[in-house]
Amino acid sequence: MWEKKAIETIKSVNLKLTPQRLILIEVLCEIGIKHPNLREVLEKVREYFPTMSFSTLYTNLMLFKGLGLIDLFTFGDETRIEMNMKPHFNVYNGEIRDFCDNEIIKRIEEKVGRKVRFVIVIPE
Amino acid sequence: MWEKKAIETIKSVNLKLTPQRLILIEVLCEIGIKHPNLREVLEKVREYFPTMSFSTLYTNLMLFKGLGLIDLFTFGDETRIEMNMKPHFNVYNGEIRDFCDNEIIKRIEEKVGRKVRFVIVIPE
DNA sequence: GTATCTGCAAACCATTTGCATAGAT
DNA sequence: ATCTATGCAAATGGTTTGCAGATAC
Repeated sequence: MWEKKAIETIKSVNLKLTPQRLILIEVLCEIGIKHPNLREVLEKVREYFPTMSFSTLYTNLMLFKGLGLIDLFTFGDETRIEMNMKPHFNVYNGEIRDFCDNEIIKRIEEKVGRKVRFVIVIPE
Repeated sequence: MWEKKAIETIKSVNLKLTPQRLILIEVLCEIGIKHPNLREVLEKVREYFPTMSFSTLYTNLMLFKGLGLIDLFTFGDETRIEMNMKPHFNVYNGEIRDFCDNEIIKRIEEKVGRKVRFVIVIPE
C-alpha cells in the first residue's frame, strides 16, 4: 500500500527507480514503523544491497520527506523515521511506539491553537 | 524562588558557588522559560561574564540536570533548556511555548500507561 | 591547603555537502 | 544522449572530553 504509493509518487515526478530506492522503500515498509535511526536503516538496507552508501540513503530520505512519503524527527540526538502520517503519539518505552487517540489529539489542538502532526511523549 | 532553591541545592552537596554558577542561575531565571539553546544561554551569560567558556556552561548545565534543577531536551537538532519541571506541553510556534492542562496530561498517561514528564507537540 | 572548577583546545559523531563517475530512461 | 543518481570523502556543527592552571572554601 505505502510501497505502491511511494513508487507511483517517484514515477509521477519523473525521478528514477534505482535499485537503491526500491530497496529503501522495501526496508521502510519492513522496519519504518519502529522509528529506526539512520544507521539502523542503512544496516538493514545493506543486508539486501551491501554497497549502499550513507550519502545515498540520506539523499533519498530527504527526497521521500520532500515528497510527503515519510517524516523525520529528532529523538535522543538522532534523526528517526516517522511513517505514520496521521496525528498520533510517539512514546519512548525502550523503543518508540505509536499510540492513536483522536479525542486527545483534538483536545490538544484546541488547547494550543494549532493542528498537531504528532506528539513526542517524554516519560518520567 | 527557583534561584534560592538552586543555591541551596548546590551548597547542600558541598559544591562551590563560583561567580560563573551564580550568573548561570540568574540567566536561567531570566531566559530559561523560553527554552533557549546552549549558544543562546552562553551569549546571555557573557553579557554579565564575558570570559565564560562553553565548557563551563556545559559542565554546569549537566550538573544542574543531575541535581534535578533543570531538564534538557532536543528540538531541531539542538539541546534546549527545560525549567518547567511539572508535566506540560511544549509547542513550537516560532518559539517554544509551554501549555499546561492536567486533564489532558492525565488522559495521555492513562492512554500510554506511563507518567508523563513533558510532551513535545510537533505542529503541521 | 586541597579538592573542585574553569577554560582552552582537541575529539567526537551524526549529519550535510561537493563532486567525479555511473546508471536509468 | 541526457539528465539524474550514487558513493567517496571531506566539511559542518553541536556537543563532549582531557587536562593544566586557577579558585572557592
